[in-house]
Amino acid sequence: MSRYNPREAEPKWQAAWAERDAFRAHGPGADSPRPKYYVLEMFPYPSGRIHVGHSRNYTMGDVVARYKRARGFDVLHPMGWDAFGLPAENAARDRGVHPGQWTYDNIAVMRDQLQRLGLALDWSREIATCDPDYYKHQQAIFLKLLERGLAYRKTAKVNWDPVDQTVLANEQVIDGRGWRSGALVVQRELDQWFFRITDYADELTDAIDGLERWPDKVRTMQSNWIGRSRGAEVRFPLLDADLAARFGRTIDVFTTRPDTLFGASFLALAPDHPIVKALAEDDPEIDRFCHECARMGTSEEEIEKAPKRGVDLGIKVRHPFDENWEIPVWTANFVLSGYGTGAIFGSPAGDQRDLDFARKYGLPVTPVVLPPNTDASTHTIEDEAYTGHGTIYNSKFLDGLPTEDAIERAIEELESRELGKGATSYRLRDWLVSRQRYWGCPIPVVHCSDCGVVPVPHDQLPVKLPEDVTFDHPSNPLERHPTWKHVDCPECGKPARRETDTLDTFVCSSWYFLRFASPFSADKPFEAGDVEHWLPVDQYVGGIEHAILHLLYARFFTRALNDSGLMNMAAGEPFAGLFTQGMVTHETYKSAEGKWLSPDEVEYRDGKPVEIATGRPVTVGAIEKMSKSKKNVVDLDAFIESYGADAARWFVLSDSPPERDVEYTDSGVEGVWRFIQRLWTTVTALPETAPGPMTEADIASGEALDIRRSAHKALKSVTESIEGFRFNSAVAQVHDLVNVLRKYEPADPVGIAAKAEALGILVRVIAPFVPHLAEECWSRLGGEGLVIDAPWPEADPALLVEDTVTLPVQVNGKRRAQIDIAKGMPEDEVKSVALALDGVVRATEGLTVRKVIVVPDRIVNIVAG
RNA sequence: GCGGGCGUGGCGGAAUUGGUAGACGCAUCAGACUUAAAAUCUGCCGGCCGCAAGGCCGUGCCGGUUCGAGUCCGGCCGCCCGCACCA
Repeated sequence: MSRYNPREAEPKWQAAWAERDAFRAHGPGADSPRPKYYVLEMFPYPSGRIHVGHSRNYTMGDVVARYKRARGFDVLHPMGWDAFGLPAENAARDRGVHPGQWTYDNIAVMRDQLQRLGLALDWSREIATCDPDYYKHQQAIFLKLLERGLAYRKTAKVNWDPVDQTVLANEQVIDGRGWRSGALVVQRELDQWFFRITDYADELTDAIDGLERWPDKVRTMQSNWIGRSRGAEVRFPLLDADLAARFGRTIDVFTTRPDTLFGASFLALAPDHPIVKALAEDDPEIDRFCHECARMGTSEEEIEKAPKRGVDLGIKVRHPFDENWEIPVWTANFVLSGYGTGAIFGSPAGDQRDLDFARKYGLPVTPVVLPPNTDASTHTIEDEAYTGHGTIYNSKFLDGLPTEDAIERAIEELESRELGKGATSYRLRDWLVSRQRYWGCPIPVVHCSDCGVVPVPHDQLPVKLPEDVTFDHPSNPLERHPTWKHVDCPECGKPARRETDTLDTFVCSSWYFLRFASPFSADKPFEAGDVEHWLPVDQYVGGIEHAILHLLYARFFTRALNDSGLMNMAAGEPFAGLFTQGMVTHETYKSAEGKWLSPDEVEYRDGKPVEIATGRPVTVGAIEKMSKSKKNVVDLDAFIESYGADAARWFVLSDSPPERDVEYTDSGVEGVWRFIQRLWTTVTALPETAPGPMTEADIASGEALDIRRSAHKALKSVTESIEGFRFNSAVAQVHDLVNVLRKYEPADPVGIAAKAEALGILVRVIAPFVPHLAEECWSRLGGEGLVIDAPWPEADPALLVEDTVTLPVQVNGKRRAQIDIAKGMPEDEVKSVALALDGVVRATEGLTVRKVIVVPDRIVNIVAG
C-alpha cells in the first residue's frame, strides 16, 4: 500500500496553483461579480526565520481565505513585511552587515518558507515598509497630517530609553521599562514630533461599541487605555492678588465628583505644576520636596509603597460656592502632572488618598455623601473613605439630591458663576512618533533658521536614507552622518538642517492594510476607489500583544486619512472582525552549563533528557511560547522536510481552541502524521474504478445511507466550526468522519458510490486545512480540475434529519433507560412506552409517578415520589 | 484597587437556545500480526462498590432557581491577562 509523500506532493500542487495564479485578488472593475472578502494576518517583522510558532497565525488566516474562496468570494489575502526596526541596526552593529541587506536577506528566506507552507496568498501585492516605494507614500501622508495640524512638534517631558538611545511612546513603556530593551526609562525634556491622536479620543471610544466582531477583552483594553472620564473643571480663585497676577486668576482642577465640592478641605498640585515650580524658587522646603518627588521611581512597587506626602504652599484659594470659605493649597506626591490639569481638590471623606493625606496633616474631613440606608446622625468617616454613591448632605443647595443629580446641579452652578464647566478628561496622550534611529522612515522636513519647519516638497520625495552609515556608536547614525543632514532650505535656499529623526515603526503598520488594497498606485499612497472597495478588513488575525498599540494607532490613522480627504471609507473602522490567536508553546531546555538548548539539541534516552552533543543531562524548564531567546523553537523548514506543510497546518489547529495556546509535542505531531496517512489510505482503499465523487448516490437505506448521513452531518458541523473560528472542533469532526469511512468496506456498487460521495465531501471540507493532501486525494478520486476550484459542498437537509431518535429516559433527573422511537412520535405514546421500560419500572418501584415531562425528540423525565 | 477572562479525566480539550458530561486527540495499559523491533490494526481507559446485571459519587467550593444545571442566579476560593496614586 502506497504512503502519502508530502515531499513529492506539496511542491507539485504549489506549482499548479502558482501556474494558474489562483490566489490573485480581482477587486473593483473585475468581470466577475463576486463579493469581496479581505482576510489579513498581522504582517511579520523579518527577524530571521519562521518557526512553527509563527505558522499558526498564517494558517488560521489561510483557512479562512481558502474557505471563503470556495464559498465564491473574491478574496484578498496579501502578505508583506514590517521591515523597519531596531533589530536590523543591532545586527549591523554586531555583524557588520547593513540593516537593509540584513532585512532583505531575511525577507527572502521567510518568503520562501511561507510559500512552502502553501498559503493562498496574492504575492503580486507584496510590500516591504523599508522600500522607498512604500515609505515615500508614508512621507506624503506625514506631510498631509502636518498640513492638517494632526502632526506637530513640541517640547515635552518624554520617555527616553538609555539603552536603545531613543524616545518611546507611552504605549511602549511597560512597568517603567522600554518595551524592547527592558531598560528603565528616564524622563527628559525634548523637542519631539507627535500625532494628535487625542483629537479622536471620543470617536475612538464611542466606536468601540460597534466593533462587534472583536474580542471583548481587546475592546475593554482599548477603552481603558483611552480612559475617558466625565466630570467637571472647577476654577478656584486665588486669594492673593500678587499670585493671581503671576499665575492667572484661578487654579483649575479636574474632578469626576463635583457633587462632593462641599467636602473640599485642600487643593493639591503636582510637584512639577508651574505654580509649585515658581514658589520653589523662593522656598527651600518646597524645592527640596519637589526634588525628592522627581527622584522617586515610577515602578508599580515603589508607587504602591510610597506614603502620601506633601508640603503646604502657604497660599489660599476661595471655594467656588462660598465667598467666605478659604482653602489651603498644598503640593503632594500623589498628584500627576500628566493627567487632568495636574491639580486636584481634596475631598477626604470620598477618596482614600485624600483621606490618608488629610489624616496625616490634620486637614478637615467632612462627609458629604450618605450611603444608602444610613442615618446621617450616626454616619462617620474614620480611616476608610466612602467612594460610592448615595444622598448628598452637609452641602447646602445640594442637600438631599442623589449623587448623580448633584453632579449635574453642581456643574450648572459652576457654569452660572463662571467658575467651572462640565469637562471630560482622558488618560490617552498624543502619540510620540519621532525616534532617534537610523532604520526607519525619515521625517520629511527641513529646519531653517529663518523659515522654521519646512516640509520637503512633494517632488523631492522620498527623502531616502543614506547608505553609507556606521553603527560603531549607539547614537543616531543619521545625526552623525557627515553630509546627509546638510541641505538648503526648500523655501529660502539658505543652508538648513534636515530632520534626522525617523518615524516610529508603528506608523508603517498603521496603514499597510490600505496599501495592500492598492499596491500598484505609483503616485499616491493608494487609490481611494481601491480602499473603499476592499476595506474594512473582514477578518484580521494576530496576537493579543497588539491589543492596544497597533490596533489603536491603525484606528486613529484610518480616521485621520479619512478626514484628510485621502479616502472616504464609510465604515471608519479598518478591521471589522478581529481574532487574537494563542501561541504555540514548547518545553524549554538548559544544558549543564546553564545555556538554553534548542529541541533538536536534546533527546530523551531512557526517558531522561540529555544533550545530544555531550550526553550530559538537560534541565527541562517551563513550557513557554516559542521564542528565539529561549531557543525552544522548531524550525519550519525542518518540520516540513520531515512531515510536510499540511502536518504543520493541521497540528497548529488541532486540540486547543485557536484563541488559546497550543503545546508542541513530538507525540502530537506523530498523531497528525498517523492521521494524514490514515486519510490517504482511506481514499486509496476505494477502487479506482469507482464513480467520481460528485456522483449523487441513489441510496435509500442501510449502511450506505448511514455513510451518506455521516458525511453530510460532518459537512454541516465543520462548516459551522469554520464560520465560528472553532478550528479545533472542525479537526475533531473530520477525525470522526474519517473513523467512520475507514471502517466502511462496501462490496456492492451502491455502497461504493456512497463512500465515493462521502470521500468527495471529506476532501473538499479538509481542503482549507491541508490543501496539498486534499488536491492529491481529489486527483485520486477523479475529481474535476483542482479542489481549490471546487465549490464548497452543500449539505442535503434530508440527510441531516434522522427518522429514529434515541431518547434518554430520566427518573427524577437521573438517566435510567433509553428508547429508540420514530421521530415525532406523539407525546402520549412516548409516555406510555417510557413508563413500561424495565429500568423505569425498577426505579419507580414503590413510588407514585406525579408528572412526566416529554421534550419532543430530546428527553423524557419522570417525576416520582 | 479597577477592568476582563478562566476553573471539566493522567494531559489538550468537547458538550453554542438549560436536556444522555467526558466527542476528538495525546499518553498509559492489554491484545493481534512479527523470530524480534518498528509500523499497522483491535480493545480498555473519571472514581468507588459489584462475579455480573447494576448501583452510588462526579464539571473549584457553598447555596439557590428548575421536572432537569458544566451551562442560569447569589456568595466564596484559586489561577491568568490588562490597567493602575487617573482625581
